[in-house]
Amino acid sequence: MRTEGRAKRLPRAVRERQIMDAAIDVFSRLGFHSASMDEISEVAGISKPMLYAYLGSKEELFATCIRREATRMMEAIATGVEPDQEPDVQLWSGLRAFFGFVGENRASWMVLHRQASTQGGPFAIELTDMRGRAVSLVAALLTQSTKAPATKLEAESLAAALVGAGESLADWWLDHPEEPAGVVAARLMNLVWMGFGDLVDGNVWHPPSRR
Amino acid sequence: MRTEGRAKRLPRAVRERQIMDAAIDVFSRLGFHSASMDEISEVAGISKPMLYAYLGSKEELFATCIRREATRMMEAIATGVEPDQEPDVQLWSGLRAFFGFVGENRASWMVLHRQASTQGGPFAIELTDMRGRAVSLVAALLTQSTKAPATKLEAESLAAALVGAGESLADWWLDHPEEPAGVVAARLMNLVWMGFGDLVDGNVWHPPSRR
DNA sequence: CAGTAGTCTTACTCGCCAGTAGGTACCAGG
DNA sequence: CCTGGTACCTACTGGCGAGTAAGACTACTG
Repeated sequence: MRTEGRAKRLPRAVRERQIMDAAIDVFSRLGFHSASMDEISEVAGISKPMLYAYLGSKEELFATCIRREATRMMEAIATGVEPDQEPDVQLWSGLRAFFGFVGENRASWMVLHRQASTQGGPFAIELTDMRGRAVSLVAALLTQSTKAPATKLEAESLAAALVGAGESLADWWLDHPEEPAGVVAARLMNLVWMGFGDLVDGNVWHPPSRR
Repeated sequence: MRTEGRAKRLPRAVRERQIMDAAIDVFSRLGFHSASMDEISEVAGISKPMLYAYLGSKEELFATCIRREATRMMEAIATGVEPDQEPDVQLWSGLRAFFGFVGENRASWMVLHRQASTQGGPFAIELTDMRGRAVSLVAALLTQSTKAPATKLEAESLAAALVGAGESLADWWLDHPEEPAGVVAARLMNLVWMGFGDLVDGNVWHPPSRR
C-alpha cells in the first residue's frame, strides 16, 4: 500500500546523521526559534516521532548540532597548527585553517556563530566553551611572545578582539564569496600582525618561506 | 510601574517613548522571538491594544526600535569624530565614542548587535545599512591614508574586520564590565594600528596630545 | 511459524502568543 | 447636557508548533 515513495528502513546511525544534517541546514536558514521540527523532519525525509525518538527534544537536537560542528571546527584548526613554530606562523596557519573550514561549511558556521550565540540556555555554554578555547589559544600565543601584554585581562581581550575580527570577516566573506579563502586569511593576518600603521606605510607581512 | 490602580492618561508621544524603552529592555533580555507583546506591554505599564494602536505589529515595533537605536549610535560616533584630523586620531575618536555609547546603552547594543543581525527580513536591512555606513566610514579612512590598500574590496574587507573586532570586543566587555571604556578602546586601537608584531616588540601607539 | 526488537507512520493534544472585538473612562467644544 | 474624539481596558480567537499516543510494518531469531 501507500505510494512508491515510502521511506526505506535504515539503521539508526544513518538516520541520525541525516537528521543532524537536515537540522543544520534548517537552523542555518531560519534560526533556532523559527525552525520547526516539522520542517527538519521533512528535509531529513523522515517523520517527526522518529526525530524525537532518536535525538530527543528540539533543544537537545540543537545542542547536539552545535557540539558536533564545534568539535569538527576546532579539530580542523588544531590539525592545521604546529605548536613548535614561531608565533606569527602559528597564527597564520590557524587563520588559514579557520577560513578553510568556514568556506567549506557555511551552514555549520552560521549555526555556530549567528544562531548559537544569540540563544540563551545550554547552547551559549557549548558555544562559549568553544569560543573560550579559541580565545585561550590565541591568548597563549600572545603571552608566549613575551614582552608585550602585561595582564591576563589584556591578553584575553586582545584575543577576543582578534577572534571577533575573524568571525566578522568570515561573515563578510559569506557576502563576497568570489574571494578565495587564502586571500581573506592573509588580509586579516596583515591587519592584526602589522596593523594599519604599517600597512599605510606599505609594510606587509609575509610568511618566512613561500611555498 | 503601576502605582495607582488605573494608568493615567498621557499623550501619545510619551506613551510611544515608554513603549520603545520597554521593548528594547525586553528584546535585549529575551530576544525577538521569545519576547512577547504581553510582557512588553506589561513592562511599559500599558495594555496590549494600546501597543498595537501606536506601534503596529511586533515586527514594526522591532524595526522601529532598531532604527531609533542605530540612529542614536551613529550620531554619537559622528559627533565624536572631526573629519580634518589625522587618520589615526579620527579612528581613535571613533573608537572612544563607540565604546562610550555601548557602555552607556548596553541594552540598545544587545538589540542592535545580537538580535537584529540574526533575524532575517526587514531587520537585517536596517542593521546592514547601519553597519554598512560604519564600514564605509572606516574604509574611507583607510583609502584616504593612501598607499596601502589597493582594491576597493581590500579596503572594505579590512574595514569589516575592524568593525567586527570592535563589535566582538564590545561583547567581551559586557562580560568584563570592571574595565573602563577608555582602556578597552585604547587596546583595540593598539591592536589595529600597531599590530601584534609591534606590540610584541613593546611598541605602543598613543595619541599625539593627551587631553 | 511465533516471538521480539527495532523502524516508521498517521493523527492527534495542548499551551502559548500575535492580533482583535467591543466596550469604558475622560476631556473637549458647542 | 450631548457629541465626538482620544486614551485605555478586559476578554476573547485563531493558528502554529512542540511533543505524544497508539499502532503498523519489517526483519531477524529460534
